[in-house]
Amino acid sequence: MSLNSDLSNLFANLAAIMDIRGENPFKSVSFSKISRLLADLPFDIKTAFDKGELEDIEGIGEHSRKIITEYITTGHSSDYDEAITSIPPGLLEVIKIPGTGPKTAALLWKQRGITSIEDLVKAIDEGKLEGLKGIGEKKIEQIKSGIAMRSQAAQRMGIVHALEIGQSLLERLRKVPGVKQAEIAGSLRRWKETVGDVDLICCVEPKKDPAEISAAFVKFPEVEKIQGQGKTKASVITAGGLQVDLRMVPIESFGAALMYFTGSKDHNVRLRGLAQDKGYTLNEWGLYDVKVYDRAKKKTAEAPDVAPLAGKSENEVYHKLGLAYIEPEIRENRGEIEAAAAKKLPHLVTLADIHGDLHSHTTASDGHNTIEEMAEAAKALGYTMLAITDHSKSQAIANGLTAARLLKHVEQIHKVGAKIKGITLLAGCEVDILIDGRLDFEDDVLKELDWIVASPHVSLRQASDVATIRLLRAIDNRYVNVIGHPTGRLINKREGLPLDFAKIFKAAAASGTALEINAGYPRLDLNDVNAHAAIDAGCMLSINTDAHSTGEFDSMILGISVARRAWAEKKNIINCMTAKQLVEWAAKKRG
DNA sequence: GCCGTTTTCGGCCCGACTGTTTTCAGTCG
Repeated sequence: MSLNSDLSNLFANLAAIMDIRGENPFKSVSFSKISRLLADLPFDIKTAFDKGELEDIEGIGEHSRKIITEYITTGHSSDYDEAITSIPPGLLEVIKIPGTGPKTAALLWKQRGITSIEDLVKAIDEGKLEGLKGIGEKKIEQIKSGIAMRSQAAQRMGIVHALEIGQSLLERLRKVPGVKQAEIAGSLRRWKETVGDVDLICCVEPKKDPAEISAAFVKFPEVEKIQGQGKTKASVITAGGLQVDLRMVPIESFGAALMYFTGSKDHNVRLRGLAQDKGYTLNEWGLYDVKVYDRAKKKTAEAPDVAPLAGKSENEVYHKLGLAYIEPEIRENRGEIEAAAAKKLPHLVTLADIHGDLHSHTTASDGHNTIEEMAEAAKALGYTMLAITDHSKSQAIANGLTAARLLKHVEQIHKVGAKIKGITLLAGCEVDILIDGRLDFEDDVLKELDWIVASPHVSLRQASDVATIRLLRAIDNRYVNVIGHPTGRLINKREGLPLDFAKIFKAAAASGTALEINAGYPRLDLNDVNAHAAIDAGCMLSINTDAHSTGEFDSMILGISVARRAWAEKKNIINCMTAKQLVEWAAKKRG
């Protein structure tokens, strides 16, 4: 899928170049949208091109279609080649400096001949920025610290770490006198796998001055640097380099502000357009009748002095717009607004729907707890089933089991299962999918097991066609119930196998093989977009923690969040079956 | 540049904060 990301980058750069050149901003917005669209596309853009379906993709118009077509057929784009030579390419890095945008970059270039970050550093050192219109002492300081912070901010933070920081700040915020209600918003509330910053929102008791809350917030011990601090907003950088934004609103605006700050951007833009169509206007203060709103007195950082149609709760705002309430996880403008209007939103799966974990390890291979300990811990979580799936022999580094050890282990699992009441233990194995798609054990061993997860662990840089055939072979095996972490990707570390997902999904759906959403961070594999496409293709999914200790069962919530972002309902997830149903489901494939 | 059941032209979401300014441009979310 690197073609998608190559093109996504190309359009992002085109947009940035247009901004620097000062062209019509709506044009660059269009290209930015296409860039995001391509990054999240659940299929290879070349597939759409081959089928002549580029025209069906909303947001991609005639000009962009030409660019994409040329890039696919020739490997380059003449529009892009022309654009990139029209500005010094180093400016694309300059605009990534926080606080420095396209206008400033253009000014630096045209007035001082600065074409790269190195030039900029040198110019600052030599005092060459003096006398530039709009660039004062403070702005220069801002640029300097922006350059220093740039590398830290370059990588988005993983959800696990961000949640930790966000929750600790939230708890602290809730204890500040005058704070009536506080919530996490932003991409963290939408449970995106990585976040660029953390957004907090709170409403303030009527008599309290929000500036006092903001002043308390910037003094929290986690705060290393204050970016900005106003009457309704404060922005800080924590010790780990994570940006945290706080927004304060009166209670009447809490829902509208929570909505606005939760995003996503594309979701908000759609909502505001919808409001417009109805003669309303929507902002973080509330939903207003546009005629009333235009007459209102408005001061920066204060609610308008007219009553909103809605604003206290998100529910209220959605309903007033003619929509059902939309869960934060699916607010991505991927069809949820249309579904909400038609009252056809999915009933998203919840943690309470999960009856068991179907991929876990014990001390028999590389886990830290015994069969008994894992079973008791699963039972304590309210699970009624657990699959024990230790590694197969190729995973020598993980103390993988030989066939003989495995068969003894199976016996042991059954023995423990008979002893512990209230939970069904499935004796299984996480079998390696070898590089050519053969499995690490022959069928005569596999047939002795209750449950088989087959996973790729090595050779994760194969070409797409080779990798796809490899997984298709595993799916084809009658004993394989689940394909574990299908791509092998690691967030921020490893891309994973470039599979032809359409083929994989088709085969998995037809054969009755579930695909895993591995809930362990940094796997979260399948990701939200691919899991969504899998459901559309009729696949069953399995959400598993791959726990190597009893504590790791807790990461199920992360897997649930991926499934929810993928629009998954109970009926799409095999972990929501009872143990009896699950065994029958597996038996069907064995035939 | 993209889009369209009022439209093939004319609109495109909306506001806070900062810095450098006396009324606003730039950046960000």
